[in-house]
Amino acid sequence: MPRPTKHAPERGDARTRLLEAARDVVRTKGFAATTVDDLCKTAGVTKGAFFHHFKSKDALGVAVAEFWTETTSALFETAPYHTPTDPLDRVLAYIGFRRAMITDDITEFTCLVGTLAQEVHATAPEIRDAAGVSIFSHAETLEADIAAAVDERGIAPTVWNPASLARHFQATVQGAFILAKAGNNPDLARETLDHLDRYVRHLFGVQESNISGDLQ
Amino acid sequence: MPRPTKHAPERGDARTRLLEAARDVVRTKGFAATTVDDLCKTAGVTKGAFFHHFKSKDALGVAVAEFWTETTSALFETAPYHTPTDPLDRVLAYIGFRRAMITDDITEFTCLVGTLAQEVHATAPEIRDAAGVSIFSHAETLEADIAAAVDERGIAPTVWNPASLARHFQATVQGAFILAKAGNNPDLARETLDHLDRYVRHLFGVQESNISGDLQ
DNA sequence: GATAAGATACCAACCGGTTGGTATTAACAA
DNA sequence: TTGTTAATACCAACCGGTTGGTATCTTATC
Repeated sequence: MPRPTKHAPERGDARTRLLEAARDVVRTKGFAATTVDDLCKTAGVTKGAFFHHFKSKDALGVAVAEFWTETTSALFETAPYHTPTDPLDRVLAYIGFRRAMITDDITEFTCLVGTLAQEVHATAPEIRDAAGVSIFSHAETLEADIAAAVDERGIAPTVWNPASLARHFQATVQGAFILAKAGNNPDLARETLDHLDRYVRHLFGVQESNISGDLQ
Repeated sequence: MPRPTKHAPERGDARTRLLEAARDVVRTKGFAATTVDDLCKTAGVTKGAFFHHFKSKDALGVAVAEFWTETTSALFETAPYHTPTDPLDRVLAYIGFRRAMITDDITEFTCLVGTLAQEVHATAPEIRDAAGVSIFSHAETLEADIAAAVDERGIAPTVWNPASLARHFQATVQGAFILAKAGNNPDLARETLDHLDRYVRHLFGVQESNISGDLQ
């Protein structure tokens, strides 16, 4: 076990602490309104540490988007929605999982990279692209289950395809977050996920059901 | 006819010019990254004029959200999607209208108040609420057509209702914008509106169709 | 002792906002 | 018609605090 120093925040974790601070503060205030001093104060480090690990504020923006990609992909990989043997059940369980993640605290369940993409799409292409990778690589993890469900159910989608539907999932989730923020009410996010659930059941020709009982 | 002064920007329109500047610049850079000087330069007025018309930058934020509400409601009121006599056709034509508004320039077709709501939801409640009014009052204009379509088609929605579906429309549109920004590609927005079209046709039990031909 | 990690002190530019003033217009009285 | 008053609209210069970023130094680790 590494011998801790006398200082409360241990040496070597300043970068991670700054990324966690950025994740939380940016989701609350947005990227532009978040100052470097904000992040240093939240992380409990000084400016010298910040610019030692990130060459600029924009570089931190890219890094925190990549950090988000790593942490969320780990979260979704180990999430229980993968357990059903029926691929369509996994797809529906994904929606249930996203729905179950919605809590009372809006900043807690909303998406960092969605916020980033919207804010910097025209001014910081590197941050925007890092956010784009996060969203679209996550969408790709859904494609396999959707494609398997298409195969297993023997349906033949014409105008849509698994990749398109996976992206539509992400759009719906992002839109759900915006309505929750605009109305300051998480129920608005749940409501739109219920419509998504209904749409998917239609595409695969299964009965509607009250989804609030079988989350995950 | 009022005699124009010697100055190029005529007297009395500074407020409108500032609101138009805010609409354009905020959609590009976001609210926090937009400086008062930015707006003054774009509008061709001085800071004195700015603070004569708006008591603070936040007050401008509220005013530009209200300005957006006024201009967009005027746009949608006179839009051609109201012409079909069948209410469901009007609902589908609304989606087609939204789809037809998507151009190559992302900042041009995306939604100011969606951007505002996401950025300031936790830090500027007054701006957030003004953005919320804009989104939800627009959703309400859809409710009548959706309800009329429900009546006319004799369907009996149980878990969803016209108000909920109208909000889902807005969530889907907002989500479409975020994906277009994240992927820097307007096609991503069109794609998700096609899924919405398909969902609505399902809810009302009508055949799918290639919607790209009958926009508006 | 070399290198990475972090602290301290500092800076020039920029930010939202204020100040004190001027130009224009409308209302009204003489 | 002219003069007065008041209110609105706008301008140029300025202010103090904040911003992202840097230079320099100290400390820990291999």
